[in-house]
Amino acid sequence: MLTISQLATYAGVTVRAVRHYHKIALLPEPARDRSGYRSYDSAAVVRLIRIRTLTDAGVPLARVQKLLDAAPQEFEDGVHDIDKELRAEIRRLEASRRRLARLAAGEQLALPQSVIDYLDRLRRHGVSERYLEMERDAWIMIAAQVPDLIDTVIAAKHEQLEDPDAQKLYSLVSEAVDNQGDEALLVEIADILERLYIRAAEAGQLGDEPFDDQLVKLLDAVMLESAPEAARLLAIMEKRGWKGWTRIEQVPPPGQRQFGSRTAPAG
Amino acid sequence: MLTISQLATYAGVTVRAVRHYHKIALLPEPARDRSGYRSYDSAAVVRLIRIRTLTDAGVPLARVQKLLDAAPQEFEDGVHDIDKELRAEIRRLEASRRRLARLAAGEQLALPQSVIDYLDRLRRHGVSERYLEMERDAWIMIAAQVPDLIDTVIAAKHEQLEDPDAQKLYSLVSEAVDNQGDEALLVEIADILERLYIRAAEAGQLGDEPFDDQLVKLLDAVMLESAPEAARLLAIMEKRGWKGWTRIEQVPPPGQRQFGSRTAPAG
DNA sequence: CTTGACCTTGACGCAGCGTCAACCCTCCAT
DNA sequence: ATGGAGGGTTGACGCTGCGTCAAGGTCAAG
Repeated sequence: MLTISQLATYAGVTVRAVRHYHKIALLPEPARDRSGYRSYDSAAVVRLIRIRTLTDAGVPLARVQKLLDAAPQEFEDGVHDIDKELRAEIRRLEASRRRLARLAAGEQLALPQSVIDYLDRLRRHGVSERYLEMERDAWIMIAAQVPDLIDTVIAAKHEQLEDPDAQKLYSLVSEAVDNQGDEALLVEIADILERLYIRAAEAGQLGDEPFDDQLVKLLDAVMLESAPEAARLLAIMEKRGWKGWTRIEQVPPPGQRQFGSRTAPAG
Repeated sequence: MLTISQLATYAGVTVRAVRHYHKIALLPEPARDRSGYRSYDSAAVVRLIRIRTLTDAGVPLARVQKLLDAAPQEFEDGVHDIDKELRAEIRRLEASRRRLARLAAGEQLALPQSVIDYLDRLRRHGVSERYLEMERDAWIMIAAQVPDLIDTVIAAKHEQLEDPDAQKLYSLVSEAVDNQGDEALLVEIADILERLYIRAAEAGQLGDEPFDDQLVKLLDAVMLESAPEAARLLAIMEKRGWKGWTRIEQVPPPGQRQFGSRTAPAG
């Protein structure tokens, strides 16, 4: 006859755990000796070891209960299921290891690969790190809000970058971010923007972006938040008759097609 | 600016988890918009994704806290430690899978291999399953109480089994267990026992077992518990002048060496 | 007879959220 | 303007699987 600590030690669990199993009726309360001590037989050892084997595998006690009290066939099926779950868990942990490695390497876990590639392209075009950080943060927000659209948006961005004027634009914007308050630079940027807009208007593509109102609003807002210069630039452009940012409209010269009119950037 | 559910969804956690992280100051409370809603920026996304990467790896939140607020070098070291722990956990789960397979196969996880081998040997000698179960249960109790002695005890048992009389003994005992209450059988067993004892006494080995008092007591007790016949047999042997069981003493014929005298089996 | 290592029950504590409850905000269609 | 859907807010209790006191009673040994 075993005492509780002999039982627990041999089965490799704590005394506290054994008492817990009694309380939830997972292990039957054994007879007591004359001083009130619990006195265990070999059946208790066998059952407790089975319990431990299952809990070690991460099986919750309620499920252990059902399993141990089930018919042999159900038991075997249940164990088979658990084994499958264990295999899945192992795979999960291995994936977790890979993510950890990326985390330690300082990689951008917050962004999809397409965005990372796009930022790398900007970097190769000579865009400054300061501006890249702003871009990155903006893309994080966009990806978080409209994750399924992100690849479409990025694809459009890549296409824009084919234009040499667009490339010039980015290097100037990057410069503007680094030399804050340089009004002349903003004007230069505005000039390029206008050229691009006019060309788009002539091609009949002005306001032709594929995005819905929500995304347009978002992109504008993110843009305005990320840099103080953005608001100044927008003001300059509006003086020249261009309104909006993600979705451009030409204001004073009449006879142009008009699109949605709620493009005013949200505070 | 993100709402809490946008943040949570994109980072792959629940809204409840995010609020929990705020409560324990793992993720800083962001500013609120005019209606009291939390409004998150990209830094929150980055931090939350880092949190999730670590918690997915099984790191407790308190440790995540320390890690994220540590210097880059400490962070990298910490992540490396976690990776080591992950590898260990994966190995543990693989070991668990192997034990589960044995459990499903109905193997005796409660007994060391040496005992299983010994029981197999008894089975090959023709011992009945009924008796084998009793033996097995007894060995479970013994192994649970004195796990480090079990291999020594088993080795001695194997040696005993070399004697043809001992083999005969086991088959008779097995028979006695199957035909309970057969007094003649018990007498026959007693005869063999006596022959073995006398031979041991002549070789000067009586009472020479290597066990301490506690184990002697245990083995006697287990023996008496496991079968009602045992007590009858002990009585017969005592009438013939033999006392004890695991450790034998010869009582009436004087001039024999005497060993410990506390061999009376405990109730 | 004391000491130390057991045993007993009972109760609270812990992580990491899940899950109400009860209420407020915003937007859209009616 | 109204009502309902689908967000958000705080607060509090629930869950698992025990760890960890607390406040004793018991047993074997010196």
